[in-house]
Amino acid sequence: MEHDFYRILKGLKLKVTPKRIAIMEIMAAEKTYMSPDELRSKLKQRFKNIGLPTVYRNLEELAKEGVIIKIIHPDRKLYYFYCHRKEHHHHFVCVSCRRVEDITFCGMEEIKKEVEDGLKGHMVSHMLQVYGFCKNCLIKQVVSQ
Amino acid sequence: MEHDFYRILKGLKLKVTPKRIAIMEIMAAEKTYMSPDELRSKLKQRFKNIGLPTVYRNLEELAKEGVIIKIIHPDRKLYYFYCHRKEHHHHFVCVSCRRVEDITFCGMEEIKKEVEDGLKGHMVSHMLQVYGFCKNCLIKQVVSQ
DNA sequence: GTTTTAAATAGAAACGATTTTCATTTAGAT
DNA sequence: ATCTAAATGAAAATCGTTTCTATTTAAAAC
Repeated sequence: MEHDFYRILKGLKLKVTPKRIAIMEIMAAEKTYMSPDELRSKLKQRFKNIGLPTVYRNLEELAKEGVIIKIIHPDRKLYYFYCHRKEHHHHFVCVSCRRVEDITFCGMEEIKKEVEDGLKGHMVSHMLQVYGFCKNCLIKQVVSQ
Repeated sequence: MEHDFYRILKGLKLKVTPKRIAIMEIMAAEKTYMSPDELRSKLKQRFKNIGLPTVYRNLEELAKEGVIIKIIHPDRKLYYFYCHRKEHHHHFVCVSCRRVEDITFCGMEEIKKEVEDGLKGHMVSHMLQVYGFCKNCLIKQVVSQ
């Protein structure tokens, strides 16, 4: 696992620093999205002086390369999560526990068709975010009633 | 038209102030999304002391009621545009001129099915944003080459 | 039409997430 | 072991947005 991260950083021509490795480790192990500040709290256990700009810079670099995904939450803050899959897909975000799960289907072919045939425009990208309750949180809701 | 706005505000139990009417007029006439600050610039032509908090408050109130749509742009700033249609639909945003056009189709039924049957979760909402070049901007691109 | 009162507003100040600056440290090439 | 460009921490700056408070105004009550 450590070697994967090493290889990824080499591939991106980024220096292999202990902090970069730690950031990737923590992100990859976490199933929910994280704010830069939450990530820093976790990093502080290993590096007590780690600065927030370092966290922001690294998350942004990794996001630019698609190693992690940046999401812009309705609260307008940034969140990130590690992206294990490389194919095009979207995400389901649990509004309760913030767990992120993959969605395979995305009807973008039809929408692209509507944009290009109907509106005579050209679609270059899209962003889809699906919110709800995941399996675990549904169970908890039933139990707590 | 003025009477439509009057009726809408009455329906929302908001006081009918000249600034509210002006905000709705300007937003409804504009085919592109606008930042609060851009809207204030336009309002200043009529009300030279209008404050930015007033613009933010009014946009937020109207957005809460669905009269205008709030979008969270990838730049993390807020933008708004007037929503002429009331049925569920999504928007195509031209990345060049920022014109907003409606998209009728949205494959959410399939995605909802995937979330509920596949992930055993419960979907409560979604957000879809489609980016590209509109018809006019495609023409300009061709012309300028 | 006048009075009343609750909502709307302007202006100034506060807020807070993110970014920049700059001096210091460190990875990795020579 | 030395060198150089990249990475980092700390502090400060930035800037879109929100809060606070005193004043004004729409419109309900009289």
